Amino acid sequence: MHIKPPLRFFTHPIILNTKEPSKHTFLLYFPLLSPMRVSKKMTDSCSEQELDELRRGPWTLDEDNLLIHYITCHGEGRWNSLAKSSGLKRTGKSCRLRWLNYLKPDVKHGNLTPQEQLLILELHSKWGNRWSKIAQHLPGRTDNEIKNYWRTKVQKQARHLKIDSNSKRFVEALRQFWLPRLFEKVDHTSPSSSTSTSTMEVDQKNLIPQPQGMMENMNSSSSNSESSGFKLPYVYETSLHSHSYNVDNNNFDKISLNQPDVQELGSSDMSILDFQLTDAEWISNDTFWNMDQLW
DNA sequence: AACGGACACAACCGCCTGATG
DNA sequence: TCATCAGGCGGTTGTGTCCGT
Repeated sequence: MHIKPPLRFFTHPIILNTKEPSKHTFLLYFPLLSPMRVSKKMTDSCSEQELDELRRGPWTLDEDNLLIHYITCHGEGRWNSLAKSSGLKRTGKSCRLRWLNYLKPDVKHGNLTPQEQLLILELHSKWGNRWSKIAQHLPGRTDNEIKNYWRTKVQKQARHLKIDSNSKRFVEALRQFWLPRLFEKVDHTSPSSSTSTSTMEVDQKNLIPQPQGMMENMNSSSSNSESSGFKLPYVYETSLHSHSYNVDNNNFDKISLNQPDVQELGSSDMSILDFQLTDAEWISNDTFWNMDQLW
C-alpha cells in the first residue's frame, strides 16, 4: 500500500530532513505576513500595533523551536503571556494549538490503527462530535486529528451512501458492513490476536478497564442492562453479541473477536426498507466500504 | 508535462465556560 | 453580581499533495 508522506513534513523538524524542500516549501518557510482579519477577540487582548505584527498561517521551523524551547524552560499555560514573552509573533491561542496538536512530545503522528478507529467509531456513537472527550481515550491523539479522521474518512462514506452521517441509518450501515471488517483488521494487526479466541475469551460481565466515564454512561444509557460490566453502545451490541474483548490501559491495544455472524447482523430493530440500497448493492458497490483505503 | 478536481490536515475562528477580582 | 480574561471546544477554511485525465 502506498503510504503518503505526511503533509507535516513541511514544518516538522525531524521529518523535514527526509525530503528535499520544494519551491513551495521555501514559500512556507518564509511566508508573507497575511493581511490580518481582525476579530473582536483579538482586539480584546492585543493592541493595534501588536495586531499589525501578528503572524498567521503555517508555523516555521524557527517558530517551532522557539516555542519548544520556551515551554521547556517555563512550562505551558498562560498562553497569551507566553506568546508575548517568548517573542513569537503569534496569538496565545495559536501557540497553544501548535503545542497541543503538534509539538507536544507525546503527540502521536501517523495513521490511526484499526483499534483506534474502532474506538473512535464506538465513542462517537455514544458521544457524537465530542472530539476532545473522544480524544481523551486515545492517548497521543488530538481532538483535531480525530475530527479530521471523522470528516475525511467516515463522512466520506456517508456521502457516498447519500446518508447523513449522524443518522440512525448510517450507524446501522456501520454496524453491518464497516465494523465486521474493522474487527477483521484488528484481528490481523493485533500482535496478541490469534485465530482461536479461547485464550482471550473474557466474560462480558468481567470486562476490563473501561475508558473513563464509559461505564456510568453505558449503565445509565441502557437501564435494562443486566450486566454490570462492559456494555457496548447500542449500535454494536447486536453485532458483537458473541465476541470477546480484552482492552488494556483504556485503549484497544488488544482486542480479540470472533468474526461476526452474518445472520446475527441482520437482527436489527431497523427495517431493511429504511435503507436506500439492498445488502447486495452495498457489498457489490466498488466504491463503498473499501476498508483498505482507510489506513 | 500540464491541468484540475479530490483529498488531507494544519490552522484559524467564534462561541462558550469557568476562574478571578 | 458583574466584568474581564484565559483556555477549551467544535466547526470551518486554506493550502499543499495526490492522482487521474
